[in-house]
Amino acid sequence: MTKRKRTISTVSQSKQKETKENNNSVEQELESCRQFFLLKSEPESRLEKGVDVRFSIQDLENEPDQSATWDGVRNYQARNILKSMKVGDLAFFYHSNCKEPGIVGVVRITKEAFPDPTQFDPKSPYYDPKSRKESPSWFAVQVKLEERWNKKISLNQLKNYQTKQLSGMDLFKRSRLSVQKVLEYQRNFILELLNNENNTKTAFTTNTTNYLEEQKQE
DNA sequence: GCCAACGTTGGC
DNA sequence: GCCAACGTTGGC
Repeated sequence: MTKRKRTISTVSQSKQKETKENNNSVEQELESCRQFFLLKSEPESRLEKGVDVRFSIQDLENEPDQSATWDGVRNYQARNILKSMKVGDLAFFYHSNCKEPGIVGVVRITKEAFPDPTQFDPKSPYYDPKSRKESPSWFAVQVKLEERWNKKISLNQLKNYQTKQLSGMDLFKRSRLSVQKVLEYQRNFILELLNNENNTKTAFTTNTTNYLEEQKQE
C-alpha cells in the first residue's frame, strides 16, 4: 500500500504527473477494499473452558507478521458475514466486553473463509463435536494488522451519532453480533471522527480522508 | 456481577 | 412451524 500523502496544487508538468500517480494509488487502494466490516474481540483476559480467550489489538501486533486467524465465530449470521469477506477488504478492530469498549484500529483480510480449525480441536473452547470435517460448520478468515490507532473511538463517542450520522449501524441495532458489515457512509463518518475529534493522523486514514475531502470539493 | 436483548434448542 | 425454556453476549 502506498502511504504517501496526496499533493493538491499542480504547477509543473512533473508535479502534475506525480499527483496523478498519487491519485491512482489512492483510487486503487479504495478499489481494492470494496467492503468494510467490524470485528469484535475481547482485550481483557477471561477464561472459557479453562482457556484465556483474550485477543487485543496488542496481541495481534505481537503475532508473527502481525497476522492471525480470526476463529471462534459461532453464530450463523456472523459466520455468513465472515464468508462474504474478500482479500483486501478492511475491518474495524473493536474491543468488547471491557472497561471502555470501542474501535482501536483497522485490519485487512488476507485470506478468505476457510474451515475454522478450532471446531475440530477438543482442547479449544470453540470445539464443536457436531461438526464434520467433510462439511465444516464454522469458518475463519486470516487478518493482518493495518493500523493501530493512538486513540480509540469509544462506543460512548459513537453513541452520540446513533440517531444521526450513524443511524442504522449494526453496532447499535444488533449489538450482540460479533462480525458486522459497516456501510460506506458509516465508515466515512467514523474515519472523519478519528481525524477530527481525536486528532489522530495515520497513513491509511489520512489518505482516505484526503480522498473524501477532495471528493467533496469536486 | 447484573441483566436486557436476543440467539438456539427441542417438545409438541 | 410455534414458542417456552434456556444459554450467551456484552454494556453498564
